[in-house]
Amino acid sequence: MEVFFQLIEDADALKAAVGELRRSNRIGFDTETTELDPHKGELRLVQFSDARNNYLIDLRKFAAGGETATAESLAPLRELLSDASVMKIAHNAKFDAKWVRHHLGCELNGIFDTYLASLIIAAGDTDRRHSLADAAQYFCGIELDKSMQVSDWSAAELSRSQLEYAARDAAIMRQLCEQMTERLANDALERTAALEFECLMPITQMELNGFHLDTGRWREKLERVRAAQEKAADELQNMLSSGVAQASLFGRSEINLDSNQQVTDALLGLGIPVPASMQAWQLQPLAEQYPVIGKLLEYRAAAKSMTSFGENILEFIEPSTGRIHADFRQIGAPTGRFSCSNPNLQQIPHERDYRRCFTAEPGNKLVIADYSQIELRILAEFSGDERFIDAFVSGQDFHAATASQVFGVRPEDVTDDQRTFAKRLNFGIVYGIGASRFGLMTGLSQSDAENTMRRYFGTFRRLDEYLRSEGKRLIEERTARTASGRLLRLRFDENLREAVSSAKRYGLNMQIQGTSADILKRALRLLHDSIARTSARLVNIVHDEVILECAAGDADQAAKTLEEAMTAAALEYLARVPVKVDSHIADDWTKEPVRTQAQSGLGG
DNA sequence: GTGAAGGGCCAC
DNA sequence: AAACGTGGCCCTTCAC
Repeated sequence: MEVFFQLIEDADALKAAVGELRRSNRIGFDTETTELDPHKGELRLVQFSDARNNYLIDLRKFAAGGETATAESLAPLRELLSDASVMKIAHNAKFDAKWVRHHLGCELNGIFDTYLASLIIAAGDTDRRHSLADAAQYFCGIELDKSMQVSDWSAAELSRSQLEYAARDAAIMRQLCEQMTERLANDALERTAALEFECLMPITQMELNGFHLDTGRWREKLERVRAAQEKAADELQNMLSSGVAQASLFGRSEINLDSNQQVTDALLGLGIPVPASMQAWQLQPLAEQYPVIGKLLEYRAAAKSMTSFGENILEFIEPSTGRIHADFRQIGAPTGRFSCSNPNLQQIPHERDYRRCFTAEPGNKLVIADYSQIELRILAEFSGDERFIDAFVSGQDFHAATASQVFGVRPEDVTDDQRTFAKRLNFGIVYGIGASRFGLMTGLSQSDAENTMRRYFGTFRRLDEYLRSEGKRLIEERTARTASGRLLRLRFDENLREAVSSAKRYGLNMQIQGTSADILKRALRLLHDSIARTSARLVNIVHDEVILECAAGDADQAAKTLEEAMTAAALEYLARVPVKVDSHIADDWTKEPVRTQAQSGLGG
């Protein structure tokens, strides 16, 4: 296939091309780079495509004229990229937006992302793939050859086939967008798509901002854990081998403590009744009777810390910024939740010793805000249950308020046990908890657990009714939707009872969890706009929590701005239930300032 | 040697 | 009557 293109290598040609492109309301957009990380490589090519032509801008040709001249000659390009009224269609636009922001110094606005659109349209179908080649095949029936993607984009002169490849990728975008727009409309997914597209630049900026890690503090903690792990490992080896002393005449027998198979054999040798599952919550009850079980749990905790939250995290620090730039997947789960990796900043242990390592740089502060009980508020809104809503409207401790209603006592007379039962149920309801699981976590017998749940649903009648009727609808229609309209198609075998109830739990939870994600994404857009000309920078998000870093003097204002954005976003989706956002200003990612350095080890 | 699957555990 | 949802990362085990 012959692909036409125009190579742009000087300021006049660029100006003319941009003038042409501006006559289109939708243009295909792509970039080619010499590396995957914008901190490391060069932005080599920028490609645009309209109905008539494909333009390839070789940025290396613009770099020759000195910085001021380069900036001036590239001005039309920057204006085009940041102009939200010109739609730029790109696949995984976050990638291109990062390079544009970092190397050209402007935002990418007016995005239609065919990668995100593909995910939104797939509606949770995990069989579908979402690369550009997959999308081109699925939506347009076109076979794309991606072999040039990994070619040498740093070559002095790009080859004909490289240029044709680059032009073709941009050219296909408009076609793809047309097909996807129709599909989005057919499934009423336009609002979700707009929400995702508008969230792209905030996430791009957050990845570029990075989160600062105090390596000194991290290493100190690491050494304490290392010592604890070595001690626990040594003691555990001794305890396990004592039961099988005859196995080795030359000291104790070494077993792999990370192998559950070997550990189980050793425990059985000691005459310990080992549960089928070796999970901590199963082993915990045995720890009192068998010290070796307690030691195993101690070892496991230290080993987990060492491997998941040890030296490896330090390797993610980008030398040029001294910060961690994790990867955030905007649609990380079919619910619409984010996922995060390399490293996962959403699973840093809550323990103070870890969180205090994530800091504001000198002269800065962190502003930390989170939604209070956002998922339960969403459930209250969906169900329309007056008493459930009242527990939020009253503004008092939600779990105590629900306990008061469930157990029919005055709020001040709620016992700790009653509050704990209510709290566990409140959280469990969102996941579709059953009586047996509730009993296991509270220590209630099966029948007591059932009675307590009956009491709970007897109190919140509309909530019960909502969960039943909505569950029924989910199974009949096989679709779940969040407040923004995000869609999940449920696939299950209606002949299998467990498959049906599992689909019910999945769908009900998706609507709540996904609406929470909708709200966060909307908040990030509002925030992005309102902090644009301030010192505040987005540095991390954890599902219902947002963390900014800003100049110390701006912290009060940033906290106010952040609270306003988060509140306004939630109010776009919640009509009856009040929203609560808690925020505070700190030097690190902890609630209160650290007074003295903790000297104790792991404890125990 | 490499990769998938499964167990376990961190977060919300 | 009802066996709690979403991720990522590390390790071992096992098949190729």
